[in-house]
Amino acid sequence: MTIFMNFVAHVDHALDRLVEAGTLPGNLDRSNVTVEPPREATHGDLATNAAMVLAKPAGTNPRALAESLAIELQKVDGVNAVEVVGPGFLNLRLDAHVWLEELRAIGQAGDDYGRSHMGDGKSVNIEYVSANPTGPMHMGHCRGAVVGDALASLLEFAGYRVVREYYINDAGGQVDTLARSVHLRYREALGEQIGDIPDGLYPGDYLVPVGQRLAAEFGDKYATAPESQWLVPFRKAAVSDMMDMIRDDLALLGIHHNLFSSEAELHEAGKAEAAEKDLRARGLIYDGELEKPKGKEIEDWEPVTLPLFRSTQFGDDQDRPIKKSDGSWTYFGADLAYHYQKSQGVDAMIDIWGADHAGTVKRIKAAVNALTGGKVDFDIKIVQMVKLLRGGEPVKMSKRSGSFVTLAEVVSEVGKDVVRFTMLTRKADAQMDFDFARVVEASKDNPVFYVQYAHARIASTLRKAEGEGLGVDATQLNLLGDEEVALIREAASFPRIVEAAAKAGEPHRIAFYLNDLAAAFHAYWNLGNDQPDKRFILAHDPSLTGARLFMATNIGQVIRNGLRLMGVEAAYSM
RNA sequence: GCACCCAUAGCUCAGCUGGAUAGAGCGCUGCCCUCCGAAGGCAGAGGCCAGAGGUUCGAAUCCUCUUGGGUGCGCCA
Repeated sequence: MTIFMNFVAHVDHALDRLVEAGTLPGNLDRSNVTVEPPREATHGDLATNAAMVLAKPAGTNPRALAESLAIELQKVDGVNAVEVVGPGFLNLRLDAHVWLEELRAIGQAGDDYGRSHMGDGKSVNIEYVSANPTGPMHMGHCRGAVVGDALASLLEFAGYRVVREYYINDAGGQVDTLARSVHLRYREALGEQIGDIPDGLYPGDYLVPVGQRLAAEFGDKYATAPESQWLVPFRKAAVSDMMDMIRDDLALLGIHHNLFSSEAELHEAGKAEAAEKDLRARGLIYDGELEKPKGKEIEDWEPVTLPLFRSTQFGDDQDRPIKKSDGSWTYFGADLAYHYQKSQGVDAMIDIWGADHAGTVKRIKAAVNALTGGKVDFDIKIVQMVKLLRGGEPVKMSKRSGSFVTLAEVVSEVGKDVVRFTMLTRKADAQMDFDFARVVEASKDNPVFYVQYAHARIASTLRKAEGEGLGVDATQLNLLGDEEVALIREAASFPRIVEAAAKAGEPHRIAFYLNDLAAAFHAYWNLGNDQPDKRFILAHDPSLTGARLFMATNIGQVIRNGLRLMGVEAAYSM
């Protein structure tokens, strides 16, 4: 129970009593009633809009309703004052002990402070990364990986049962290309001169060891054999090696999926046919001709009859094929089947996609909702592009040579924590810059550092106090004053932030919150510059020192809890 | 041509799903180390929330249109 939840309940009870007294009708919708800290600290500790929201449906005026509600709230334990302001806001001022109790609550809950039951044990499948298994992870995958993983942690903390899934696109044309590229490296490993890698094949060096491994395994058995003999085994081997590589890359970021599903297996199991049959039965798939795409000149356009999904019913500009003319599945068709299968046995699904797929969101959502009958919440989060800079200049990437900026390179240069934190300092649907020079800067305009610094300061203060024979002491928290209560109030909003962030699916809010909390801590700390009696460690006053250290300990706890959701380690010294 | 995303201080961005006088960092101006970490803090200047309508007690936030930027658009993945 947090302060905010308590007071939501108190306001609710107060409203109940007004109903009993006949002041309010009993059937009002209270879902818009909020209890939150006001933006202006001078407005008190908590504010509620209850009177304004309920006045109209109750047929009364907001100020009058607010006055009656104020009388009820005045009776609540811990409420020091209630004032009615503006159009009908109710501002509550709480006794300091309410906040001090919350501070104890942080200490008691420890790593679990902020954990919520909001999710009610519902299961959520989050699919993220899902990079094609044709090479190592590059920076284009990074943001989606971090956002997806942080969102997963956040939802877990908010009481959902979370499955972290990676969907392996191992059935399309690109894995055949991979197999051919690997075959070339295989021949190279057998001593053949292969020269330049032909256009259309993957040129990256990372395929060299795969070729060597296959050479060791098969000898020259497939060196001159027709493709039909080696394509399948080479494809399997190559995909498997690529996935090992990708798993290693993800591990560098501290990301571990607990489900890897394969598109190829999906097809083998006949899931795609099942989805098609289902959609045909509902009239959402029909055989028809594709229109020529607009806005592009296509010379060799030939109309063909294909099974089409009626995506125009859902706002798309044309119906989309689920199968190609050779009978194989399109990506869209396969994706439909994939989501159809995934939707069985979960309450909600979230996909994290790159911005380059944004154009297909509408149709896949529509199709999946049709398939599940709307019983499974399905959301797609679009993660916008990251521009890589170095000192303000764009980092050049040459795709032709296969030398893109890999995730592993970036992590080894700036570290996992910097990458993860930085990726979460923008909301996902806004583009962001990632400047190698700036993200490692040790100054307050770098939030990674700023938050870590606050935590390290707390840790070093505790060490220093210990060295002076002083320790944490929670017996006289009433010695803490207004400045401390202001800081505690900031820390106490963590549970609210967690719930709001989880509800919105926006893990970046944790990053911004931690930045605010760190700022409040640094500001408090600096009081000690001008006023020596505001410092944490006061040799002449062990009781006050103990109370402040208790507070510091628990501010640190909240920072750690927030960082953990982001997958970032807390620093104990810098 | 169409779809989606974005537009908030000079710059980079928040804004708690509709609340009170719109916030933070950088940059600019002026302060604070005999002091637990100044790798920090305090104060000031800086805004027609792209524009125009609408919805209501109340709009940066929701709806419509306009403008300006980004991304995508063959049976690719």
